Amino acid sequence: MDYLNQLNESQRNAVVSTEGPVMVIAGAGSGKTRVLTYRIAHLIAKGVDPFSILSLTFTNKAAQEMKERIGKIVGYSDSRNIWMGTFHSVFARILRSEAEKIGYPSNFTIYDTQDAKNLIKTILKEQGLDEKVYKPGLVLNRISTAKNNLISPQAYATNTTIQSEDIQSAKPKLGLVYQIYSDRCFKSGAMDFDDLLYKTNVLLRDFPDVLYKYQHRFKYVLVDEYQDTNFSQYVIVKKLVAVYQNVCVVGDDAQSIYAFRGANIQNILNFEKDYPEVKTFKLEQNYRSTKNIVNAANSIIENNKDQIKKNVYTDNEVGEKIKVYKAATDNEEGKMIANLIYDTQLSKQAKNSHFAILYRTNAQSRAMEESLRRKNIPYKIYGGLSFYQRKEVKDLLSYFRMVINPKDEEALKRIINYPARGIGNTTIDKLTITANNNETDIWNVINNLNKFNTGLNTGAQTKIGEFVAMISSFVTQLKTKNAFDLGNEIAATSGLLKDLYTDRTPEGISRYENIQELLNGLKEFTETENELEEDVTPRGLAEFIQDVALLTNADDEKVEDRDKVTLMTIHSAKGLEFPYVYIVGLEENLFPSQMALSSRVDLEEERRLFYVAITRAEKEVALSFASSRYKWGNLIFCEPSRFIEEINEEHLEMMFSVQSPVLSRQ
DNA sequence: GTATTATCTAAGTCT
DNA sequence: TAGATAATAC
Repeated sequence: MDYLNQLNESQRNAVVSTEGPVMVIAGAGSGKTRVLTYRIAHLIAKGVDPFSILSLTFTNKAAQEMKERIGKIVGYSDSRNIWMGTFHSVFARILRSEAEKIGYPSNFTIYDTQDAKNLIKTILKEQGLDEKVYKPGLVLNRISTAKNNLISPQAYATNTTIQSEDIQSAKPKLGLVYQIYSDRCFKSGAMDFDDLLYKTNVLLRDFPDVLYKYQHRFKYVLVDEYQDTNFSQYVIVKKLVAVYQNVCVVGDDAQSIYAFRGANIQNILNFEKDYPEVKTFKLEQNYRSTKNIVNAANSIIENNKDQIKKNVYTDNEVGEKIKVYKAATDNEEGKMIANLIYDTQLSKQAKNSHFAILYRTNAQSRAMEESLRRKNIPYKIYGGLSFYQRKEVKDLLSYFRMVINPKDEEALKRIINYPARGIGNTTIDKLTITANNNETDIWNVINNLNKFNTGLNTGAQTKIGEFVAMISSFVTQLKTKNAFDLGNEIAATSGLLKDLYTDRTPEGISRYENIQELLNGLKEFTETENELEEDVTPRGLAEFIQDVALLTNADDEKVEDRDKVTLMTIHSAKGLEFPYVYIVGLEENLFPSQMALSSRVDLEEERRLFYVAITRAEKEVALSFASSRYKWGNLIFCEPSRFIEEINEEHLEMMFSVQSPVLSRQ
């Protein structure tokens, strides 16, 4: 057990206290991942069955890396059997195997945000509600919040507080929309992201045998980034560990940055109340960053009222001060950062992968991207429009989805007339109305056209018949063909490939290439063996599509991306570290975001976000702001962020001479 | 029913 | 600025 010698005392205590509830409060860079990794390895070394360990991580990539490291210690045959992944992916897997109990097919579709918004738009139209009042994004947020707090549509409609809020905001029909939205998802055999947690709760609540099974299966449960769990996740964990109480949560209240998505810091603050027997360990020594960085970060977080007091310190060298740069415009800022990276690479002999540019919003990436490209510095961008969200990719994926689950209404609507086959909006509207009137799904209607009174002419009926025949033939091939072969077949037979090929504009060519890339991905997927079981059947399309919706920003890294400068939002950077970090766009109304200025709670979350950004750095941090920036095509003027002032000035070095009204106060 | 053009409006963060 | 939707012509 010589791995125990690689830990400091509090880390070691957190690792070897395997029984009963444990909470680890881990400051930034204090070796949290190391503790989790060794704790699991230690459990296995002690003889715990890997199948009885459940470890919930923040990204699937983190899970992958952790498995790898555990494998190195205890062997891969054991490490591969640990249940490990994000809340969403682990419980999606469990839901698939228990789906019939709650009336869902095991091949249910996972709706992404776009699908969900489209469905909401459809419902708003049907109900004659104004999209300008009921903004789809806001409606979805409202539904999401309800689900994350385990409020059913029925409870929503009868809850007086919620009802008066909705009447106050002139949206009294929100409850109805929520109800219809849930029904429609159910009829389509679809769950959205929040459903994966919500339906897990329903399953564990209504089926004691299922609860019993998983309570006894998962004898040891570990939760990373516990400060970012919401109520729905909290209840799942609480139920699962109720029997053995071997629960270990790791987190840092100072790094809680997901309140907007329902995360509740109280989960960490109340842990000691929920589990009176809890053993709490604090990891306060930072191994990642220089003294300047650690102390600067501490001086920021001191401005927050809500926090667990801790003393994060480091024995590392003092290091360089944090440099602050000013640029005239957002584009100038990009150029300046690219130049700084270029110079630092030369002077410090640093690799591209040692650099990260972090920003508050995805829209800021463009100026950075452009200047890096001009200087021939290789970079990779996380987030923004992911590969799988591009129109052409989503179109082909929608074919896949529909072949696996023909009831998937959003997929059907995307592809029934793409490529154009003469089934227009009027026809689709008639089909939707028929489906609604008969309380069924559109697939059932078009698959049994003669049984329903759709009012369609024979021409439209013939075209629909051809579409149904095509999808049905794909469905038949699902059992015999592997993912790659069937994927190719669908791309060709549907006419999608041909449609894209005829478009010879640069955008058209790029769309065609994206489809090729997706098919290549399918090929690779098909050729990779099944990781878990001794299953030797070829991997099919269903398996492929299951994972796609749940890939996080950090998950789809390619091998050729290894040595590149990283561009990402601060949110995505959570849990990562880089020697040189550039935090850009430090301006009022951008960071902190304009929307966070009105309440202390929101502002404190922005501040924690800034804390997270700075603590990503090992050696050097640079901050920058621009005096003007384009927003919606207009030039707006900007003031430096208040966060710059909040850093203790002994850790700062201003790299510009012009007196700015805000900074001169220092 | 389809293709092209004009107009609008949205960029806050993620699963 | 750019993607999404509405309006228009075919």
